[in-house]
Amino acid sequence: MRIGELSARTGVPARLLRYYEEQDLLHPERDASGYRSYGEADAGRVEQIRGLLDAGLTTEIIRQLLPFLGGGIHLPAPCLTADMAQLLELQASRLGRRIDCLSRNRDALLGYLAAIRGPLQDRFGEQGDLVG
Amino acid sequence: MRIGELSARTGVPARLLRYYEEQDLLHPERDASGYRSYGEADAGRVEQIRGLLDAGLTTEIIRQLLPFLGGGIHLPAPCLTADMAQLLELQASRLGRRIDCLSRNRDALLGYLAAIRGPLQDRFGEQGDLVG
DNA sequence: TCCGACCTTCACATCAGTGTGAAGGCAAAT
DNA sequence: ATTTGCCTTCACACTGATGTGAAGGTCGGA
Repeated sequence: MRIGELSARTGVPARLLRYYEEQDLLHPERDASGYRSYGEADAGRVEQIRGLLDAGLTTEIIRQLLPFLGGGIHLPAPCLTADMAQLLELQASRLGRRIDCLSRNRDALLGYLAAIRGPLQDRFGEQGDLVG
Repeated sequence: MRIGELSARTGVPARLLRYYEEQDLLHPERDASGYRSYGEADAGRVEQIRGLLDAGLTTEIIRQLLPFLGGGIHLPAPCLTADMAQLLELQASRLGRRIDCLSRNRDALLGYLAAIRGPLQDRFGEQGDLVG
């Protein structure tokens, strides 16, 4: 498919699809007239990229990680240096910290909402210390 | 404490502590000579801000959420409009999506690492050669 | 009293992710 | 053959988070 269709299917502006290509996150073919030609798998790939960008990762990190995220048919497996493995571990632990931080804060939010919405009325004077 | 000490204790550049104040995330007192004066609780607050920023939230969202995240002595509880509750719910669900996305990708990373490292545990981390 | 370490504000710079528009090529339909 | 619509590259600009430096105030110690 061409860039317009991929844009429509993913909701991501064509401008950004070109940007992701420039950043080496996407590698569409080109047809005879120079138009970008994307495969079906690219739709999922774009979703994945968006998710990671939204989660605060940079395009550079995403580029490094993408081949190992199972989003497609990549990784012939044994093309991994020790350095690369170390980087993957590092990034995995960073993701872990991010997840923990977000989880704590989401739980605090949900806890707060539950507290004010569940036993609504009566008990207002007592403020329990919620999650830190 | 003054800005230098808070910076040293949190590892966050003083420049950013000023920026967070400008963004209404911190509200230090001022001493007689105009120096910022932070309380003990601000250290934790800064950590929380950093975590959320790293996780891709903007200072604006953090500002809105911070009073409800239990990071301190805030929220007298019943000062919540319906609009505010809706916003908190929205943000909680966004956090949920972020968490899911990050979890999926971290699991993929860890799965990959386990797959290539499990079967051949013996030689690990010597030179920059291929592993697997 | 001077120095050095810390603080202040102001302001410009950088980087990533985007928005947006210009100027033009290609292709199908009118 | 011109319109219409999608595509191309180029390029300038904005925002949010951050780096950095200038010019100067405060303060404790030699």
